Amino acid sequence: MSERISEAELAVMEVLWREAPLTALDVAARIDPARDWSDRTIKTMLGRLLAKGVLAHEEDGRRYLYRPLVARSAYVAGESQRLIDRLFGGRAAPLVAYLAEHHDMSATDIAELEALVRELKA
Amino acid sequence: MSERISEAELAVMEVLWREAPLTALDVAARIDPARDWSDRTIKTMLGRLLAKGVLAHEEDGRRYLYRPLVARSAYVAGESQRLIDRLFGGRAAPLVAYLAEHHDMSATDIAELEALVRELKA
DNA sequence: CACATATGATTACGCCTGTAGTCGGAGAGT
DNA sequence: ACTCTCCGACTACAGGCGTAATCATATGTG
Repeated sequence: MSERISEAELAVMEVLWREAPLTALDVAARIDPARDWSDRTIKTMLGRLLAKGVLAHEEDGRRYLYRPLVARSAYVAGESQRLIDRLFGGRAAPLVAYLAEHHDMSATDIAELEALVRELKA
Repeated sequence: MSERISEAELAVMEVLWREAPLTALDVAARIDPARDWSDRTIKTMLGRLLAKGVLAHEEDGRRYLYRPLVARSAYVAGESQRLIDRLFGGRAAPLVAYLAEHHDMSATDIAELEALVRELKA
C-alpha cells in the first residue's frame, strides 16, 4: 500500500490534508492558481492517488468526496527518511548537523533547538 | 546547468565522488553488486549524466575517464533544500525539530547536537 | 421527452527513468 | 592486410509523470 506520491500529486494531497473531504472541483479551486492546471489534470491526479491507495473516495450523489488515507505526518516521515538514507548514511544526526551548519538559523530557531536538546537529554 | 540526478544515476555519482577519474568499466566495478547492473546500463547512466552536465569526460586513448562536475556537497545541499521547501515551508528549523523528535538520537548524537548549539550561539 | 451540462472513466502523448541491445570504428593478433 | 574484439554512440522499450482531451452517462431544463 501507498506507493510514492509524485511532485504534482503532492499539491493535491496538500489541499486534502488541509481540508477534507472535498469534491474534485473543490480540490481544483484550492490548488495554487500559479500551477495553472486544468480541472482535467486534477481529476487525473485524484484518480492516480486513488489507484495508489493514498486517497479514498465516497459517493456523494453523482460526485465523489475525496479524503486522504495517509497522514501528512506519515508522508513527511517517509520522505525525510528517504533523504537520510540516500545521502546521510541512514542516520538523522548528520543531517541535523548539516542543516544547523548550512542554513542560517535565527536566534529563535537556535533557542528552540537548545530547548529541544535539553529535553532530549532529560 | 545541472539538471536533476535520478535515483539510479546517484549510484554512479557516488562512485565518482569517492574516486575519480575512472573509466566506465572502473565505475561499473565499483557499483554495489546488489544492483546487478549490466555494463551497458552504467554506460547509459554515464551518458545521461554527461548530457545533464554533471559529469565531464576526458579522452584517455580509446576510452574515456569520467569525473564529477558538481560536488557531492552541492548535491546534498540541493536535495536538502528541496525537502525543506516541499514539506517544511522552506525553513530548516522545523525539519531539525522534526528529526530530533522523531528519530532516535543516541547519546553521542545528542552530545554532538549540544556542542553544535553552543557553537551556533557563539 | 430531447438536449445541454456536469462528472467520472478511459485514452493520449511526450519526456524521464530503469534497464538494456545493436551498430560501427579503432586497435590487437596472425 | 584481414579478422576479432573492445568501446563508445545510438536505439529500444516499458512504466511513471505532467498535462490534458474525449467518451459515456446521469441530470436538470424547456
